[in-house]
Formats: sequence, C-alpha cells, structure tokens
Amino acid sequence: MNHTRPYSASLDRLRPAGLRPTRQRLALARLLFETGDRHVTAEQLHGEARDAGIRVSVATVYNTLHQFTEAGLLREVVVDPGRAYFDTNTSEHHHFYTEETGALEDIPGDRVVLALMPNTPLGTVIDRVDVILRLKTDS
Amino acid sequence: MNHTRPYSASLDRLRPAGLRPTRQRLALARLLFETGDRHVTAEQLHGEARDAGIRVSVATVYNTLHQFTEAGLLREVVVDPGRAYFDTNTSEHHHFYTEETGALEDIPGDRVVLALMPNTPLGTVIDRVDVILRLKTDS
DNA sequence: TCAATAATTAGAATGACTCTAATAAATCTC
DNA sequence: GAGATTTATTAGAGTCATTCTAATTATTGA
Ligand SMILES: [Mn+2]
Ligand SMILES: [Mn+2]
Ligand SMILES: [Zn+2]
Ligand SMILES: [Zn+2]
Repeated sequence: MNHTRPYSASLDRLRPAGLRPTRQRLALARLLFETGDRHVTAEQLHGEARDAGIRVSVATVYNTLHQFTEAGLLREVVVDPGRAYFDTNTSEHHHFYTEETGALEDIPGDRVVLALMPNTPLGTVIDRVDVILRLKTDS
Repeated sequence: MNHTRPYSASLDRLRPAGLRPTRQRLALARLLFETGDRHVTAEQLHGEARDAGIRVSVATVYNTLHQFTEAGLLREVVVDPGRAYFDTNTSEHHHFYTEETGALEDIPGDRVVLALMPNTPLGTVIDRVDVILRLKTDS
C-alpha cells in the first residue's frame, strides 16, 4: 500500500525546513525516524546507510545531521568528549549515560524536576537544561 | 618565608595519590590549585606552563590531568564535544555553559535541587549527576 | 650508589570532524 | 521540457584534540 509515496513522511519533514528532498536526505531521514526514538553517532548512521545499500558520503551524513538539528528534527546530546550523539527525541527529556558501554538512554522529562534555578549571568538567558545521570555498572 | 618548602601544599596532594612529586607535576599542581577554583583545558594549562617558564610536554599535561582526575583532585566536565574541561572544584556543583564564548561557570550545588530520581537500568548505579544550564547571549 | 621502577618526551598516529573545489542533482523560468 | 540557476553531494585533503610509542631521564628505596 501507499506504493506511490513511500517517502511521504520524510518528505513532509524536509519541506518545511527548506531542505531539498534528495535521495540521501530521504534515506537518512527514514533510517533516523522510522524506528522510534534513538540516539546515533555520525559513524553509526553512516554504517547503517552502507548496510542498507545507500551510498552516501561521510560529509553528507555530517551535513545532514547538522541540518536536521538546525531544523529542530534532531537534537545534539553532549555526553562524551570527542563524539557527538544525535537524538531523534526532541521533546523535553534527560539522559542516562554509561561511559563504560557508551549506552545512552532517555529519562522522560517528567521524571526529573529541577528546583531553585539560579540567576543566569548578565546578558545571558537559559537556552537548554541538560541533566545527565552518569551510570556505572554496579560492583 | 617558608622558603625551604615552597611546594608543600602540592606535595601533600600528590603523596596520598601515589604520584611521585616530579618537577612537572608539582608545577602543574601549583598552576591548577593555587589560584582558587577554575576550569581549564589541556591546551590552556600547557600555555600557562610555557608562560611561567615551565618546560613540560603536552603528553605530560594530558597524563597529569588524567592522573589528578583519577586521584580525585580534579573532575572532568563534558560540555563541548571535542574538548575536555578539567575542574579544580571537586565539590558537588553544576555548570553554566555559554557555547558562543566557551565560558564555563560554577553553580553551587545547593542552588539546584533535583527531585524524582528515576530508577536506574538493571545492573547500574548512579556515579554522578551533571546538570548543565546552556546559555545564550540574550537578543 | 646502584638497580629497579616510574615519569617524561618528541614526534608519529589516531579519530572525529570540517573544508575544498569539482561534479551532480533539484528547482525555477519560460 | 530545455536550459539556466541554485543547491547538494562527494572524495579526499586538512584540522584539531588527544593518545601512543619507544627512547631517555628522573625518582625511589635497598
Ligand atoms: Mn571518550
Ligand atoms: Mn564545539
Ligand atoms: Zn534522548
Ligand atoms: Zn565547576
């Protein structure tokens, strides 16, 4: 079914962002958004594309991840110095991160409540609040 | 005064960590700990050492930062993918980070209260809680 | 003082990411 | 739809922070 518009969901994401629906962007969008919420690195996504028979360069994977992030389709999660994770869940939520394994897992926004927000330095305003619960395997 | 033991404070930090008090480690410890709480990158610290006339290699700066971190004298702050910050303030506290400027500033632990800690995944335990308030300059 | 151990070093290597400038694809105009 | 215009993709080189290697040097403790 829906044989004539196999990419329509992805198309509808790209159009409002002013991004031309190229073969590469459509394919990456499907990998990213058609399997529920996920966290990926550029290297992982490039590997998945290759495995799926999609030819796309690393440069394009990086370009696309950044463009999607600017368009609000993705969000970047900073947990490891030296490696960027991209998150398909753009709703307010936080993260568990296990350094040993690299596992990154969501914490729903309503499971963490922050109180007593401090005043921000002069001339600045809060852009985002990141809460990372760093885990270790128990001994 | 105290002319005969100019490095005693730093010495006392290294000894319990089982780190030999070498010229390089003592000098870096002074740069790190004798000017109040601070956040530094390896590159910054290496530059300060050079400016102070201390000859020390980048490799040693990295080694020392990691050894001090393992010894609990420093703590690593992850705010930027691609650059590691080291924090001389090891007490419980959180951070403001302004990506535009790279400014990293402390928030005292008691100014942020976290409630409703979620259950951790099986086999893991919370090692640390990082709260980062990401700032932007206001428009 | 000497042997044993640990630390430092220069420079090469790595890994993630970005840039360049040439090619190709998508869109716009008619 | 053809051609012009704009935007995207690409291979490969370049960058930057960080780590590794293996040779030299310093510290320790007998
Ligand atoms: Mn890492
Ligand atoms: Mn950055
Ligand atoms: Zn997430
Ligand atoms: Zn701090």
